[in-house]
Amino acid sequence: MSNNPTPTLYDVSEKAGVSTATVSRALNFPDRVAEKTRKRVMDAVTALGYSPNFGARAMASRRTNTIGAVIPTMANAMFARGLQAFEEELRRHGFTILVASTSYQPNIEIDQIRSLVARGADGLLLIGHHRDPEIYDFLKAQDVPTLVTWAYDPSEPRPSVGFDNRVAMKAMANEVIKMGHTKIALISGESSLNDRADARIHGVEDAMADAGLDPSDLNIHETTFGIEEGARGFDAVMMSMPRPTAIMCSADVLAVGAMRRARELGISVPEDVSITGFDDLELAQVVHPPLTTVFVPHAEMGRRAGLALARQLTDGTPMGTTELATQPILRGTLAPPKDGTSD
Amino acid sequence: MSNNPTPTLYDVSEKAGVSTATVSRALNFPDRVAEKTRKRVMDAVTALGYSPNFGARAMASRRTNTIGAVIPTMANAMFARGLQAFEEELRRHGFTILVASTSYQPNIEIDQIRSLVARGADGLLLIGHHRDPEIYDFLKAQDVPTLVTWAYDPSEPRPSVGFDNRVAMKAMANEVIKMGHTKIALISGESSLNDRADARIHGVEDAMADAGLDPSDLNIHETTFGIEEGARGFDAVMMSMPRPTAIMCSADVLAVGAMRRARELGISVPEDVSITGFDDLELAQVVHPPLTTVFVPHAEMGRRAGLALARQLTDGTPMGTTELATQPILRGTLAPPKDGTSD
DNA sequence: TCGATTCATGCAAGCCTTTACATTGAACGC
DNA sequence: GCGTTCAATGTAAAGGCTTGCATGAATCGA
Repeated sequence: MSNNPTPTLYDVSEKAGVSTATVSRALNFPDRVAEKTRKRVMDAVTALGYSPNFGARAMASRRTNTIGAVIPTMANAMFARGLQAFEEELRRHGFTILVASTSYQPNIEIDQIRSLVARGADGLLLIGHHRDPEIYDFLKAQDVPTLVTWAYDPSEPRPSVGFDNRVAMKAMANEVIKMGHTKIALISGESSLNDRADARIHGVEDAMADAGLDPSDLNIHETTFGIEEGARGFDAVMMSMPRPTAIMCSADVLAVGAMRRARELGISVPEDVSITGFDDLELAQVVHPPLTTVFVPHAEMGRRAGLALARQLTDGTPMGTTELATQPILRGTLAPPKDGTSD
Repeated sequence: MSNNPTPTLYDVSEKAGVSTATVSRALNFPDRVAEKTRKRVMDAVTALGYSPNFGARAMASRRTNTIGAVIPTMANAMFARGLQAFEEELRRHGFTILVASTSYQPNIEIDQIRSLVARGADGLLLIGHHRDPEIYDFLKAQDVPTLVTWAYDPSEPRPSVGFDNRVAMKAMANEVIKMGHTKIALISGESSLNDRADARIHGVEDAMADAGLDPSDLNIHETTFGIEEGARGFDAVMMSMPRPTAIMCSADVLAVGAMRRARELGISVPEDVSITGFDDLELAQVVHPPLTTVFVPHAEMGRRAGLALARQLTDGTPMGTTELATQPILRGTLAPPKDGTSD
């Protein structure tokens, strides 16, 4: 057995007794090569254990069939379902996806985007619209089709497939208010780093305003997304005055953290305080009582995003902007406020 | 503003009035270039918005500073914490990581590994030892340092950093048995696709044998990892005879699914049936009662794996095999079996 | 002041594929 | 039997970067 440091196209061509061009064609356009030749080539390929050098291929063809997805975090399941559907759809169309995460840091996001582009991503999936305009300029200059998801905002010029975070959260807030709550707290993601979180805050405020409540009474606690953070957020908002009777959370992970903390403190949900979430992860139904939350069609969103990008990259079909519907799911953590607390 | 389709090294070199070699050096070995020149180059780089073509760079240098991680799934948080620590450690050493998932399908794993190697991964992180030996041959032939994690088995020849799944699960089973349980069921991952799941099964059997119970009485239900699957697994094992008094699960996600189902059926945990998990995810503490489970030092494991790989790739320090300790964490879901059920 | 070092830089080959274009040979129509 | 097509294959350039080697300038020691 000879020492065989990474066989190249050339090695294959020699072994098969053809030119490198033919090998390349046999691999990429099997029908543009005679049956017999193809077989000879394939045999050589397997015999040698050849696998094409990605960099070289990318350089020569100016195409990678790779799509980059830049998400804020992999640490919780928030993006998992959507991403998985995205990946599956794209795989079906012959694309591979590269995932990068940013920890919600704008500068890391920039690095990740540049890195993905340098790696030859043919297209990009981004979460939310808001980011340094320079990035969009860069992407346009590099001619990388970019699709925004997890958000829908018709006033934005870029194509997107997502939902209206503000409207979605407003609908949930409407339910909370309808239940009789007036002292509402919100445990939210960092609005400055996260336009979805920001939109959700506005959603709650919208609902309050519509109901004749003063939006400035909304007690907002901003934090990063996580179960532990939800627990700490619970402490923070429960200590503030007036004590809220309903705590809305802009993510399920925050909500279950809050619920955990409530139990630790002997505060019962929803009797003593109502809690709502956002996302409708599986998580929402393993807690008790099951979490009232906003359903988001993650899988559908991922699938459609994948399809749009695939079409754009193969047919050139331009990507449009499509809105997906969300819906408040009433389960066990939302109930009317206790009486006697009314001022 | 001229139309500037992706500036190259050459463009930069012209603008800076130096050769491409100098630009390359200015970028990669800043101290091997005169201060003034470097500044001129850097200015040109930013003016042009240059960013190096990854494929070309990889091809020329035969190095990518990229490490691939192939994990079974991103769908649940099982690998998230470990992976994040891995990524952070490696980033600190100047490496980028590429994550690919396999859905526990051996053939997908092969594809992913090949793809990562073709993409030029300088090193690889794999979960568990067990896979087609051909893969290891391939990796050796391609000269890609590979580290196994999430498992520790001194009988395996490959370097690894992980824990002994069998011993870890045995320790948990010991607690269950010590509590008085004899009718034990196990909701497990697919042992044929997952050597960790297999080892955990053996761990329970070991404990039973040690306690004088017949290991063949262990009621095993194999499924894929997921909350929903845990719920279905609960149904399955509770319907079998004899009805178990303790249900061990080889993952927390399975356990919380089982707990959810128990509540839906009005079966209380741990009064009617005990349930244990494995992993000690945050999830384990948001359910009620909090889940008795096996603590696994995910973050530590990821960090060490990252360090080992980084060392190997920079210094050439060979990667060893290191074992990490796990520990049963007794919380609320394990209690003695109800009396009267004893046959 | 002059040869020997050292430092900064340039030259050009090489990395592995794809692909436009050229070539070959066979099949075909007349 | 001959010119024409067409399918199959080959040739060679291009793609963007790194790096061994060569070169020239500056520095140093005596």
